[in-house]
Amino acid sequence: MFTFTEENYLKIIYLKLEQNKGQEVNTNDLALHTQTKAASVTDMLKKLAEKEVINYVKYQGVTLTPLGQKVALKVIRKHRLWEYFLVESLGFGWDEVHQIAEQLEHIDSEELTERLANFLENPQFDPHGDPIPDANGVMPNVSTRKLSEISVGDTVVMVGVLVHTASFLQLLDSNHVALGTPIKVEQINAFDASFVLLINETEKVFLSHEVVKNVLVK
Amino acid sequence: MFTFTEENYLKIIYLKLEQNKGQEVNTNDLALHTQTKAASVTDMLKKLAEKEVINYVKYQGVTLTPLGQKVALKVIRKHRLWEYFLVESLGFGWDEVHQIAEQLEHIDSEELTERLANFLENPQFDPHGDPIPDANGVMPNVSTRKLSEISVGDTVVMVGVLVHTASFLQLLDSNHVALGTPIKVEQINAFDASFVLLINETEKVFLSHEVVKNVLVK
DNA sequence: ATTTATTTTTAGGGTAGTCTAAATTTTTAT
DNA sequence: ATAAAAATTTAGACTACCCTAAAAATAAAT
Repeated sequence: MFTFTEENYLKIIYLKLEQNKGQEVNTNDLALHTQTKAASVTDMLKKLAEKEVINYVKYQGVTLTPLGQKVALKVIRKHRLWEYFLVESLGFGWDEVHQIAEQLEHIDSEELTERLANFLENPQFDPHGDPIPDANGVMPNVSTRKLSEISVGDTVVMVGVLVHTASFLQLLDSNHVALGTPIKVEQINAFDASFVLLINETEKVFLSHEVVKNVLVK
Repeated sequence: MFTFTEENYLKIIYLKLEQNKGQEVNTNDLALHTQTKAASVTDMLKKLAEKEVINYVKYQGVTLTPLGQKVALKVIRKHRLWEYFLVESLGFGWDEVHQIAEQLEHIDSEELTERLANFLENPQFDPHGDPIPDANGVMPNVSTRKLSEISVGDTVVMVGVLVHTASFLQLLDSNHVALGTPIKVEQINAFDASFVLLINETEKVFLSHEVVKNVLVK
């Protein structure tokens, strides 16, 4: 039905739309995320519009049609289930699984996806705290804030990240910040908006604003 | 390094060479197995010869170079490990896994392959009894005979199949012939070379010559 | 030994996805 | 309001893989 490449575009558009709060996604953004050039993106957008999975108005960016969303959510479900498998069953680190899941997400078998989900006991969140849509494309409920928005004195729990690069995840690792870790905001430095935190009720940790604005808490 | 399609050709050539006892594989055979036309095969053979993974003499068929064998064995290792996972971990039937493993065998990550093997406790044989090469491409030792070659009165154990189609595997299922099943040859009918067997020491089963010549025993 | 049949290769062409360079449209800045 | 900058699209071309039809080589049959 959809090629590897088409699925990729739809997934990226979905995630970018989410980040944009529904605002149209532009060509250059897509070129960045697909590791191609803007001209190639335009070609593909025409093809996707033809297949009625995106709403595309020349020069005005794209959104997904309901069908496009459905396809994207299936790919995202597979990606996140496989990441869960790689970390929980095979013992990979959360900073090592992205590349592999990028391949596994395109394996075409509903039966496999559902058996895998069942084997993993239907996880609701992947190893980065990202929600896993169910077989019908419904995302679990989540209401999170950025760590950067928490006030001094408040205690929260780490539940996700907004950046998935290995270097970012490794930085969190080396500061013992993981999913489920309790975090108390001890101090916010006015000068650079950096945070002083108490991790696991015991360990003092310093994180830059660039870091805390990409950590999600509850 | 090698595309999905190139890997497929190398895998098919390897398996066909095995079946041919080293005899060159011909173009038409490959066209059959790759579901393409002979002209397409010729194109690909030129490309593979260029990459020095096959020995190709026009009109004389192909064999694999050592590099080609190495690549083929890696694909076969992945295919068979994934089949084992699908059956043993996810509960698929042995007649349902081929298509899915055809996709999974091309996932590119040595780390994943070795972690998967470890997770599965380094199986030596896949759900069809086919040997799984180790990380160095070494196949486990096997010496099997076809059930069709067993004499009346002898008792053997079912250890593999030469045909992997769903209909063949389902026929074995319905006759309770599975890996490890003890089989006693009770009678061979001279007229059509069909076999009367005692399965699991209790059940009498009739199999045509076409079936018994594709069942491997030890 | 030569004709016939079979197998394989060549020639020319198509689609998916990518590219660079040039043209066009939109946005930003004066 | 218009010029400059930025973003996007078009034009033309490339690679990987596949195709059909025709030509060439090999194998089989008289």
